[in-house]
Amino acid sequence: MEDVLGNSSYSEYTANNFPLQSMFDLSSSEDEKIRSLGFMDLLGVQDLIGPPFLEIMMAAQQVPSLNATQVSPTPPSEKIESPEVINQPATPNFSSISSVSSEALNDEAVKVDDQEENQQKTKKQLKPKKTNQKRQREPRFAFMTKSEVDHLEDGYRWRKYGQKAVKNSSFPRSYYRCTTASCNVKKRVERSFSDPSIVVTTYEGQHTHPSPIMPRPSLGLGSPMSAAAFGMPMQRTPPHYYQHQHQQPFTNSLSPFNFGHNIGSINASFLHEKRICTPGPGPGPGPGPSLLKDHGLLQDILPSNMLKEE
DNA sequence: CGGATTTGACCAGCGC
DNA sequence: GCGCTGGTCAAATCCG
Repeated sequence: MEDVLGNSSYSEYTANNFPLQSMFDLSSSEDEKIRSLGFMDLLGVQDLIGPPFLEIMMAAQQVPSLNATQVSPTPPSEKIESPEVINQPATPNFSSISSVSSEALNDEAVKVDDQEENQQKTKKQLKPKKTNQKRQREPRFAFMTKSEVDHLEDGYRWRKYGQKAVKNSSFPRSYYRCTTASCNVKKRVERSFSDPSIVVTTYEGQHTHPSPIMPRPSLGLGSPMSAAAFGMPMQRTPPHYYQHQHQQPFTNSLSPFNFGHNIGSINASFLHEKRICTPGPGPGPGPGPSLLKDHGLLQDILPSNMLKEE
């Protein structure tokens, strides 16, 4: 199933084909909105009054056609439109991508009840589980980060609740759950089999609360909270933390939002990246899934256009 | 002592 | 139906 991490194409991408710091799959309509708002503006706003940006992203995924396994590929023209991204190694030691898997598209309300109910049941009794339908899945948001640190700090507090060996990978996958009560967000962290320096983090669900960890002003960069609210790993922690953890300097584990010091370029690069991975306007009739090999989890992680590019 | 982590067991989904 | 695999639970253990 998720044998993609052992797939050679995966390593090729991470090693050779990722000029990007991060990428986001968004529907084109959201793309337009965000572009007009300005990404940091949007984040700043949502930090204060709005839902987590992740929620916005997820909302963008409430499009039936945007299935992770069926997402329509980005037209080549879109990629050609932003060549500067390809030639823009903003953070040479870091590469991260992200995309959304919309496995649970239209049943937000249902799934919450379901899960809570399920959890309550399973706590009392392991036996009685739902059998009338597939397990509800939150939208997933996965990205890769080149980092020595397995568990990237993202502003939220996580409790590890499991670890499993993964098929075709010598590295175990760790399962984390947000420690905040009533917050169902989970995340999986695993290392790439083919490139151990790459950490694949998959978020599932949306935070129902602001980040419990306040950003450090000294780190500047506009609103690290924003990335936190995003539920994305970020490098809030000063380098000594990583040294303490016997890790390499933090330059090796930058987050998708820690773009550097030039906020102006943050917007630009983010938008460019986003455009690169935008699956294109609507459910284009494109080649679709038929041309896509089964990349399993990689399809959650890699934009389909990149998968196709090989 | 309370919270976090570890780890073996259990369960569900899926392919054959 | 069976086996494999991913995901989760929960008791035991660790740690501050």
